Amino acid sequence: MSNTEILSGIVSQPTLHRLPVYLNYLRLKRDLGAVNISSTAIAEDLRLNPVQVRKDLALVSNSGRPKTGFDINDLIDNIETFLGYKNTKDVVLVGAGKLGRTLLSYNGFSLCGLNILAAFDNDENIIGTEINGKKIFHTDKMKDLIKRLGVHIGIITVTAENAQISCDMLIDAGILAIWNFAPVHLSVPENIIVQNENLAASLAILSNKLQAELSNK
Amino acid sequence: MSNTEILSGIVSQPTLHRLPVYLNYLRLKRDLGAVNISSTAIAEDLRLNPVQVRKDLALVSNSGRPKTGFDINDLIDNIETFLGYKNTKDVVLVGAGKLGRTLLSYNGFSLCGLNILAAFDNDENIIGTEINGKKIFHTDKMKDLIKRLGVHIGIITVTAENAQISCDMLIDAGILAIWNFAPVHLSVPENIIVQNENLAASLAILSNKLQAELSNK
DNA sequence: ATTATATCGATAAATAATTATCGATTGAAT
DNA sequence: ATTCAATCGATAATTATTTATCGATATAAT
Repeated sequence: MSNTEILSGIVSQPTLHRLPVYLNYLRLKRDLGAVNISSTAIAEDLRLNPVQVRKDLALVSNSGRPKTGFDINDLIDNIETFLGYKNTKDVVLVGAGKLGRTLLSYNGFSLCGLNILAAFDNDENIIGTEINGKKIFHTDKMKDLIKRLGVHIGIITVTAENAQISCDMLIDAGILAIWNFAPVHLSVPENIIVQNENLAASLAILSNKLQAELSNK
Repeated sequence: MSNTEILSGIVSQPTLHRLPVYLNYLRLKRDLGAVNISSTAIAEDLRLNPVQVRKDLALVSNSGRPKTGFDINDLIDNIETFLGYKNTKDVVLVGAGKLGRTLLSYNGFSLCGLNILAAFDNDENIIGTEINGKKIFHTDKMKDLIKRLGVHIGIITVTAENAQISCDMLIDAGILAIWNFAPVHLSVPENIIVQNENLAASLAILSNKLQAELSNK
């Protein structure tokens, strides 16, 4: 039983949100030559509470030492392992429009262990073409290909109107988890995991904070 | 003093995340012909707790009626107003790479009251060109243009390496809030608002849930 | 007209998350 | 060698968020 398996499910959402933030920060620090770092320093730079940082890090690492802090390389390694960045996750993508093509050409996903194997679309003009080495297939081929490849994760980058049908097709093909970039709520069976990438929510938070800031002055 | 101003700052982050979700759902329902909807029904479809839905909606609306529920159109209007979707927010974008161009060509932002006025980049090959009617300027022009346009929000879609310098330039130009798509933590003065669009965090949550699901079986 | 029921909105209870406190430990300075 | 300061990790207190309960009310059915 791997570390990830033991610990999965017991971590809070807020913590899961912060871990990748720590990771970015730590990589930056490492690249600047730092070897050790304290939770206090992380908290200060990231504007977080030091106890919170320590608690988060305690979940993934036990290399913290009084007076010294954490070994940066160890910590990075611990977080990457914990988040499953080290074992590659194969995925497929549905919808090779602008956003879909952007994701297909983005190479940064490999840093998170994400590997987009192929894409699906209905547009005959692009079927058969490749983007960043990833071939685009007709959605007809979805079920067959997903089953053969043994993929569990699907990315949805189709329009709002087509999202539910694409979702249904993915589930029918055996997909267990969906990363949804379409601005709609997908209705799925109990056991299927949906993670919504919610640009509108993010924007709402930003403009709410800005509004608060402006009305304080 | 507007409704948004009065209420800004007192809404919890989780609620602010859910409101756009309700909005998507309600628009869908409206398009399917629904006129009224109850918090119970929303909760069921969205897999939320009905009391939570009622509490969230109580923040933005007072049109709920026993036995009938909410008038969908009113509710949509209330949420849009509350989230500030009705008053247009002008923004500029820095970094007209793949992601930047995708955002520039996305027309869905207008639904949230977001209007991208212009973009900045350093690549001489694209400076002067237009994407979706939005002109790309050299970053030299940033300060002057932002001041003249009176823009308060900037979107960062440059690479991780260039994010901090772009951020500094935006702040120097007078930007108050930054929507950051680069996978790094930006360090900013106290009064500047940063909202990070964190794909890695989203992915981490997805794969954590999937891991938990798989190890339960 | 009366009754039954679905729903709201308010209040209370329970749970989750954050922040504060404190003793223990390590490494550096005297 | 001893003292001092920084830090960790654990526990406790606080705060935020979610969930449960309940009375009031509007609509529909009898």
